[in-house]
Amino acid sequence: MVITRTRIQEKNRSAILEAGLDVFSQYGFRGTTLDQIAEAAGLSKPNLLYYFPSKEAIHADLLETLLETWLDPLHALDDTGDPIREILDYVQRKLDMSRDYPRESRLFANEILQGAPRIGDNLTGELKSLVDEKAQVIRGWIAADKVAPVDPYHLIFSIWALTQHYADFDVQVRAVLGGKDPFPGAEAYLTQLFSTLLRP
Amino acid sequence: MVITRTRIQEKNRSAILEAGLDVFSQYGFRGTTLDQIAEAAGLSKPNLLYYFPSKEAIHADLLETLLETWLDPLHALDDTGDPIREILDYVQRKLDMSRDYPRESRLFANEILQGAPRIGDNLTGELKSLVDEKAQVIRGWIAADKVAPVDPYHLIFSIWALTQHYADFDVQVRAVLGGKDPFPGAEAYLTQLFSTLLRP
DNA sequence: GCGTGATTTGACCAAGTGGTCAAAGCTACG
DNA sequence: CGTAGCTTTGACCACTTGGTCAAATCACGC
Repeated sequence: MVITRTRIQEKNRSAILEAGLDVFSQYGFRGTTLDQIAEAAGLSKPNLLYYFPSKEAIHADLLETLLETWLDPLHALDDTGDPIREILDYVQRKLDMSRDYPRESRLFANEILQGAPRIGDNLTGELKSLVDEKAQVIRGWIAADKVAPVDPYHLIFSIWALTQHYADFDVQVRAVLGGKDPFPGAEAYLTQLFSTLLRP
Repeated sequence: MVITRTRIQEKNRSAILEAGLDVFSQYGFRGTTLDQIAEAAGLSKPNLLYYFPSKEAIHADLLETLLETWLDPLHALDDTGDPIREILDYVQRKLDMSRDYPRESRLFANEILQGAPRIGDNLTGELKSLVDEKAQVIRGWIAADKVAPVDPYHLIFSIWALTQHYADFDVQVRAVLGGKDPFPGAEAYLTQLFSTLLRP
């Protein structure tokens, strides 16, 4: 079943999603109002609801796209590649996402902070099994002496924490650095950190 | 000017702050309602407002106490102590806080995610100068060859990110671990990580 | 046990909320 | 053109929100 859309629909739907991402990522689901989204999208509130049936629906649409984008970099971790290179590349991809898609990172952070009411199933399902799979890959590398022995789950958590921090806590990071762009420094530091940690 | 309070005032004020911490840390400022706080505190809404002049005031009170607690562990970093021991102790204190005060961590995370509208000044003032000071201490240790050469700012960011992650992303971490308590593993992993990173 | 000040609350309010709807305006296509 | 269907909106609604207030209730020292 292919959904056909006119140019106007295409344009307005994406304007709404763009505006929704802006507002939801800052205030969370409950802290966001339809008026805010409408204003940011340059549409009237009833017009918003012509394109999406409810506030929920806008949020759900955003979360769905997000989850895909979010898991992609981990999917790309290749068990046949060079182990340390693979992990460092994964770190790099995640850091790039924090730089290029900070709002998506904050939308996700908001959802998790609130106890993941809308994506809890994805966490215990899709996400868990993907992480389990990649943890096995890393265990294999450790057994083959290609990577220093570390807990693969906490290794993955640490990659998430360290990269997403630069998107989620952006204001704090910039406040401490006096407004300087943190990403060049972050890239160097994280490369150093994971290189020394993982060298067998 | 000492504020005297009756036992009832003491009890109700702390019940309100406790309830506020619960709700604000989950839904953020705008996503939280007075009714929710009142319900959680076991008081009527007008009674809440007998003890605090507004929703803002409850939130502000919480943030103030929080900021103090939050900076304490970094204050305790002692430039006359053993460098690597000092840093590892700091990591441990921050991890303990994530385990013992996860709601405070989430309240802080919510505030930063929203762009720190209420504590921006503390970030560019108090926090920045404290971090600047401790960064200098770390630079001294590096110059004296006591600690491997790393960017001290990103080192501090990484300690924040790695420890707070276990409070802020608790549901995600536990989902991936199948519900297991992450803290024992986290402690071992973080000790290993920072030991190998900082060994000169 | 009593009076006074501290505490509690039901009723209320104006503003804001998510959402509806009928009518108006617009656009593409014959 | 003209019109059928897509798009837009002003007016509206029921409900929730933060906050007020006067009156009722309570606690405690005398």
